[in-house]
Amino acid sequence: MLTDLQAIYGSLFEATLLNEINQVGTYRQIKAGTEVIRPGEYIKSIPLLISGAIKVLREYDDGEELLLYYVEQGNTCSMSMACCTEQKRSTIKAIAEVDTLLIMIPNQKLEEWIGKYPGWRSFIFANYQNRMEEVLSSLEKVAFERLDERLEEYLREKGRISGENSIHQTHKEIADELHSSRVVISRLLKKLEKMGCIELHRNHIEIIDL
Amino acid sequence: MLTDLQAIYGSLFEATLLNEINQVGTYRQIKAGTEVIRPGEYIKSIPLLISGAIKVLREYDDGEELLLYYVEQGNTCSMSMACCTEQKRSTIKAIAEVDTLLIMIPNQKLEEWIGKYPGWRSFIFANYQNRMEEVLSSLEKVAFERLDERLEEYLREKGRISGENSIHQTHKEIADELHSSRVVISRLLKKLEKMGCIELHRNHIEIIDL
DNA sequence: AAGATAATGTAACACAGGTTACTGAAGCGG
DNA sequence: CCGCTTCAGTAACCTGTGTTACATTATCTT
Repeated sequence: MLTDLQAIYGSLFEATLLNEINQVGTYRQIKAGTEVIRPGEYIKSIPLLISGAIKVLREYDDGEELLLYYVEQGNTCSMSMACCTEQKRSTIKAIAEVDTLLIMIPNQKLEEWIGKYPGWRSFIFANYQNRMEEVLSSLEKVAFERLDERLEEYLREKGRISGENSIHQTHKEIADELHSSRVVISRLLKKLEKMGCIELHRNHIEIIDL
Repeated sequence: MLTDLQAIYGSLFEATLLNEINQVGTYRQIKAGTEVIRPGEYIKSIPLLISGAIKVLREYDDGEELLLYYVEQGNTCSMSMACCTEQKRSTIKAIAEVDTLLIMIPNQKLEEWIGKYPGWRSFIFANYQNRMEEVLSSLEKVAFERLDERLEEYLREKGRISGENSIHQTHKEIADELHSSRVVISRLLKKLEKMGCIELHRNHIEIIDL
């Protein structure tokens, strides 16, 4: 475990910090599809990703949702951090997109290390910055791009993160994450299929040339 | 000046920090409409707002723009912070919405104080969190709300920030910030006027009952 | 294998909002 | 005062996307 940690965070963190993480952190192996954070929960620790990916989305009263960003290897979830430091309830939902290995760092260490380790400090800040950029980029996509473009990007991103050319999602699930409706997504997917970019099957989509 | 500082930041910051701020910070008085940050610039200091308000928006190659959030009294601009700590070029434009008084804090102090003053640390984190929430809220508005609702909120917000019931903007300017077109905004404003919510004049809009 | 259920395909329609084009009105400079 | 520029009003039209409704197909149950 420590070797994994070193491989990914070795260049960012001080050696003593790596040791501390290894001691106080809790390793967790998470199966694809598992909910990691539910909206309304208090968060008492933040995750450092070793491998895999976690998708972060917002959910609304009416069952609507919207995909915000993915947290991948070498990153942590800024929304969790924010909730941690502010002692607030989570406003987001986090789900493992693929099988994921991570280390949970308890709340008080997060704060303690900021004063203690410059490497940790930079990491935390850089992460905030990255998340902000990603949310801004989501904002731009929703504001400027048409649904067919967003759908294409969505498919590419899913493919990249899962590391395969096959996307195991129903049209309804895609529609929800893009905040659209099933019929519309089916329509656009069909168009992509006719253009030879993808192949449609029940419960999965093959990426041919996107 | 120190009294202003104390009034606004006294409850957040340590007394010694307040003194340091007063010594190393540069006070700047900014006229409404002045550009504070231009996209592409390097940022070497962050602003602490004493009074007034600064609007932060993104600009794109094609001249398009999108309003992100306002920074008001007792806050700082997270995008600046992010740019500071990462030594990156600014990706945003910041314009004084009204006459504004602020203190610029140089880059290296920002970092130094994070290790030194817990009050500063909390402030910086809380600010990040707030900005993130605001960008998320913008995202939700763009994704879920119709333009007429967004326009109403825009007018209310402008009124609140300027402290008057009169908004001195052309329909074109409003359209740009909401990322829409002049004709559409004129149409919707007319609708609001007919409903008795506002009064339209050349170059300004009176809020009657919003 | 029959029936149930969930996923997908497709057509017809509704509507918000963007576009184009033209008009008139307000304000400014000479 | 005249002409120019900017701002605002309005109509006609187009397109992307959401909605409703129904048909079809794949998969699972029993």
